[in-house]
Amino acid sequence: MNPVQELKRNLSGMVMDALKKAKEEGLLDYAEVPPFVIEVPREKEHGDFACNVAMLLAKQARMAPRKIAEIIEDKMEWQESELLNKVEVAGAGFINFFLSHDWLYEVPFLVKRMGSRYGYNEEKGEKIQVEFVSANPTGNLHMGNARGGALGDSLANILQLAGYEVEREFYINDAGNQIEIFGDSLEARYLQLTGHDVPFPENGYAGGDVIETVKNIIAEYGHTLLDLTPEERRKILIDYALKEKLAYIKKTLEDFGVFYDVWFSERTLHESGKVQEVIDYLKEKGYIYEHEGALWFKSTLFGDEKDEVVVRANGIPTYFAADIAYHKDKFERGFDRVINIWGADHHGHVARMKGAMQALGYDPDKLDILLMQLVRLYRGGNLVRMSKRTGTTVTLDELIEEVGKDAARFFFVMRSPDSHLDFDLELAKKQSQDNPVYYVQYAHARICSIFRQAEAWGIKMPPLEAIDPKKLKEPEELEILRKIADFPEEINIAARSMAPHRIARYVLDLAALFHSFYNSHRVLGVEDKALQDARLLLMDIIRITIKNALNVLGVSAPEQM
RNA sequence: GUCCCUGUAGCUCAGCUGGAUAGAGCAACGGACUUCUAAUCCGUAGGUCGGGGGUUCGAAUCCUCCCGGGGACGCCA
Repeated sequence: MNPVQELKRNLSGMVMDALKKAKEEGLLDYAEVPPFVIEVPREKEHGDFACNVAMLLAKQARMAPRKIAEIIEDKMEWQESELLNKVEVAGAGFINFFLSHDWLYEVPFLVKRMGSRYGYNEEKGEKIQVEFVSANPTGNLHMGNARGGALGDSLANILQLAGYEVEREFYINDAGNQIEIFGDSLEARYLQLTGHDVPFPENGYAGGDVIETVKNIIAEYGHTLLDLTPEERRKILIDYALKEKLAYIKKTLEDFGVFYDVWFSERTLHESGKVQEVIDYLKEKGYIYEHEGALWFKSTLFGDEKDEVVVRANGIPTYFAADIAYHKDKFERGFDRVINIWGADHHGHVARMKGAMQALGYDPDKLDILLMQLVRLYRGGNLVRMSKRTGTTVTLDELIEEVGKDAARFFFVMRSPDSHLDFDLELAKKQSQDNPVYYVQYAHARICSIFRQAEAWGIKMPPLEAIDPKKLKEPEELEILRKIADFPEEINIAARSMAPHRIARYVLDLAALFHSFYNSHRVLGVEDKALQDARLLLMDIIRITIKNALNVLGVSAPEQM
């Protein structure tokens, strides 16, 4: 399923055997083999894989690295496997492996057998939850949510392919302070729109979408809410607005290609008493103390800079209290790992959240928080401030409308989460022709076009067993096979380092190799029919791999452009 | 002041747990369509990896100090 990983395991096993043998024969003295790597050298002249163990062992063995490498090479029984053509010692003490191409020619069959599942790794037997976006249901989705959505969904896809069982979750902040402010804003707008001259709260949600919502409420209820008590009215306004906002958020994310397994309501944590429960528990354990009327969590015990309030002096728990209860709930649901995607503006929250988990007896390392740097939006070179309060914001649905889902998703996931992202809308539109996503999609469409042409000319790809991939000998062809073989391992690395941008990079590279091939070789109409068949197979597996990779990123693979 | 991210070609960015001669796209310049989509390809040019010091066989990568950019430091979320 993962040919490259298999090769690495093979080679590293052979190295281990050689080391052991050398030690037994007294040629080499060491206590323990250091963790070495089998890696792909940058230079082709250095072989297909290289091993650095000799350099790492030099001090322990009190021997020159090159000498050690030579001993390993000598003791390695590589001639017995069909795998290797040559093993050599080079540079400071690298052991370079030159593989025969046989394994590459197996790749097309593997890809065809796996089809849309190519890239998939062995089951790892772990359950991972990814929680992302979790936007406040008080407004529209902004660029930060968009980046989080693209990142979270792609990461979840990657983890699935890497062999984890994955659940996607959206945490609905439908309780707490911002809901109160939201209620104030709705109340003010309702009164204003029904002809009362009341001031709008200073810190309220001033966006036009709140007015729209209230207009909808008036369309349904008219002025009848004026007859209710403020408490009754408030409840109706909030419930209506939350429901509407949530439906909107869900719809927009679906348009963005993001689907959740679980929508988790913060309110239920308060109503079920779980928030109170966890506060009581921590108090009992001595992690909570009272100061100036409020309850504080001793997060400084866990390396945080200062303690954090969990219950305000007015008796209302903070969002942090609910968050502790929420994450406790996550672990109680049996996930082996929990990943949160947060904006970098929440980084101060990381230490205390992990501390809280530790206080509850969970392993804080099982909570991974992927911080993404914030997005800055530009329009025509001018910074657009993104604030729901002031209402000057470009929303995710507007973005999808303007630049398209595919381009938007690719763009957000192309860069590392660590890098600050400047998104200029004018530029994104103007450069849509040169947008890298089209480059990849075009490769896919071009291949589809070859198959359409083949059909028109009455050329059919024969059954697999009748195709000989060994006909593929051009450097471009071998490079493509090699790249395709890398895909599952690439998924693994992306999963391990939580780096979806690696897949964007990967699929760009693969598309480039294809375009290069396409411009120097023909598929249809070559004289050697067996070569034509092999190339058709090659095209087919490129198409499959590109489509699978794009699928990971939530980008479509069009058959025509 | 403390903490997090960041500084790599003119611009936007890659560079997996330290590996051999630092890469790609855009922009610039010069080429390639009577043949499967030129939304493509090929070539040229472009670098004190912000700076100093340290760790070691080996540093863009790790440590430390300094400089620049962004962000967080609330009984907001």
